[in-house]
This record gives sequence, C-alpha cells and structure tokens, in this order.
Amino acid sequence: MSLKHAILTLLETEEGSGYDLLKRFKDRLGFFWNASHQQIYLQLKKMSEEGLIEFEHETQKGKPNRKVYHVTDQGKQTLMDWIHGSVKVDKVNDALLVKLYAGHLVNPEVLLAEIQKHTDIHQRMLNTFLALEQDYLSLGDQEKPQYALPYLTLRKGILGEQAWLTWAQEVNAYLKQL
Amino acid sequence: MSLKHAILTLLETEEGSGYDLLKRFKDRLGFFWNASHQQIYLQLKKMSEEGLIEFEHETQKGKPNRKVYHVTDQGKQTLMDWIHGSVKVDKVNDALLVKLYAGHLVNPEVLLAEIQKHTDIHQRMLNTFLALEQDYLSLGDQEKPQYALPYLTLRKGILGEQAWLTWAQEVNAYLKQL
DNA sequence: TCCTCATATGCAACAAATTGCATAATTCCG
DNA sequence: CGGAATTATGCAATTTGTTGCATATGAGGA
Repeated sequence: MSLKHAILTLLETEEGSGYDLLKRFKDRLGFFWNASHQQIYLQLKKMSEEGLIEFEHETQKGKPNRKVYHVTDQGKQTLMDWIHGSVKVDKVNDALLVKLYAGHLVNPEVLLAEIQKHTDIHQRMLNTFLALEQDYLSLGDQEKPQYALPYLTLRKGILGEQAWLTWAQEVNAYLKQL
Repeated sequence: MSLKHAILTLLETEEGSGYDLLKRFKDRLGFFWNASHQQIYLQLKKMSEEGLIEFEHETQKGKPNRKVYHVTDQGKQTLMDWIHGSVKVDKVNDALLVKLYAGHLVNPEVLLAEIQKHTDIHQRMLNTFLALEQDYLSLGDQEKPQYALPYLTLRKGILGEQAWLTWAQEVNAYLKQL
C-alpha cells in the first residue's frame, strides 16, 4: 500500500493537516498518486493509531480547527524501509483499451467520440505539465537541484501524455479511414 | 467496474471456462487489463447470478470438469450499454514515482537499482509487443482488418513502453551524473 | 438574505482487489 | 517412483477504494 508512503513522503518534508495534504495531492503528487479526502482522513487516523504520525490540535479563529500531523521516528523508519525495498511494477487496467478491443460491436463514430473526450483531457494534462516544466526551466542554477527529482516525475507525465496523444492520432487516423 | 465488461468482451467473441479466460487475459487482454484467477472465478459466479452469462458443465476425462460460460442476451445488452456510455480516464497511481519524489532520502544507487529493475521488465514487455506487431504486419491483406482494433491496443503498449524507457534514460542520466 | 465557495473533518455502506489457503487429477521429467 | 507443472475450481479474511452523507464556520457575491 503506497498511499501510506505517499503521505509519509509529503509529511516528512513538511507537517500539515489532512486538508493540507489534500491540496498537496491535488497540485503535486496527484499527477502520479491520486487520493480522495475520505481516503486521506481515514489513512491519517490509521497511521496515527499505528504510531507512524502524531498530531497537535490547532485552534483557528474564523476557520474550523485543524489537526496538524507530523512524522514520528517510527514513521520515518517505515518510510526508509519502503524506499530501500522494491515496489511492484504497476499493473495496467485501462478500460478505454478494453472498449477499443470490443470496438467491432459499434460504429466507429462511437469510438471516435470517446477517444476525442479522452484526448481533450490528456491534452489539458500535457499543457499543465509543460507549463510547470517552463517554471522549472526558468529557475536559477542555485534553485534547480532541489527540484530535480520532482522535475523527473514531471518528465514522466510529459513523455507519457505525449505518447498517449501520439497513439490517439493513430487510432483516429484508422477509425476515420473506415 | 470493467472486469465485468472485459469478461463480457472475451466471452462475446467465444464461450469459455474461467480457466480459458485466465489464459486469454494472460496473453491478450492482460496487456491492458489484469485479473487474478480468484477475481475471475468470483466475477463469473456473480455475473451468472445476475443473468449476464450462463454455463454448461462439461465433463472431461483425465482433466477436471469445466464450466463453459456464454453471454446471455441480457449480458450482450449490458456490454452494448457500457460501450455506448463513456469510461473514466484512468486514475494514475505510480508507486515508483512516489519513491523518486522521496528520493532525496536515499543514495542515488538505491534509486538506480530500482529503476534498472523496472527497466528490465518494461524492456521485456516492449520486446513481446514488438514481436506481436511483427506477427500482425506479416499477415495478408485479407486477415489484417479483423485484427485492426487489437493491433491498435498493441500500439498503445508499444508507444507507452517506449515512452517509459525514454524516461528511464533521462532518470539514469541524471542519477549517474550526481 | 440567500447561495455558493473555501476551509476542515469525519462516518458508513458498499464494491473491488489482494493474499492465503484448499482440493484434485494428469502429464512430463529426472 | 517422486516431484513439479498444468488443468480446473473455489472460499475466506483482509485491505483498499468508492460513493454518499453529515456537519460547521466564514467570506464574498447576487
């Protein structure tokens, strides 16, 4: 289970509440690890019970109170053990490909429309990634090194989305020619 | 839930037992939809109870008996409804990227070793896909059309693995230069 | 004033996937 | 003759993830 390790990774760099983590997932880790708020809050509770993290109540005026979590020594150890171990190659489960595989059952238009819908989403993702890449590339040489590893994860997103879109063009070309 | 639809897709083309499906997943659909035997047998049972599929007992000599499943009209309808609807864009959950993101906590060697391990697996997948592509390309013009859609799913695999390996080279270059 | 959005946390029910275990016959290899 | 692989099916326990619901405050706009 890696949600646990994703949370430890985020909290190791900087303490934060469930809501903070939700935001960090949304605009950082979320490009390669997705989690809903229900999952995050439940996981924080469990990890807190396991002693991997601890929290302090932070009372706020005007806003609801927060539980600010930080990683314990045990949590840090768990994270280190995980990093030194090896993770499984992600299993692929792509519903769109199942649909394409069964595509002989429908008009090409149905498939084209679906592909188009997905293409729009992937194109938007790629644009987001390319904008973030520009941000990184315009950093000074002193700042770059600390963002080098996140930048490599961004490169994964860019190369992945580009490959996806290239593939979509092949599919489009075939379906239109039918 | 698409395991259901993957199974309907496989059974729609040709009836078969749970074991048959397991093999079809392994060397066909499995490139983009993975399922364990436990998942498949349980799903077949459920789908049979829902009336999407039916089975006949087939007694064999020398081998254990089989339950041969086929799609019912209701199952066919369920499959058609699914194809005409739209599937969600797959959510990404890539543990290797989480690890890389947290890579500042370990020596580059640890990351390099992990990347190498994954690279080997992805390279083997790509080789498998390229061999299958050759099989397709060497087909006559009469046979090609019926395999066109499965071929496109294969193209997805090829482009995806190539992108993965290109990315791995970037990561390697960076980690070695440290 | 009402509505929506952002902040902030959580439970409960259900669906899906993983892990481990269990059984049973035949074939193939050493 | 013994062990491993292949064929064939399944249950149970646990872990993970999804969907829906619930609550509460404050700010900003219509």
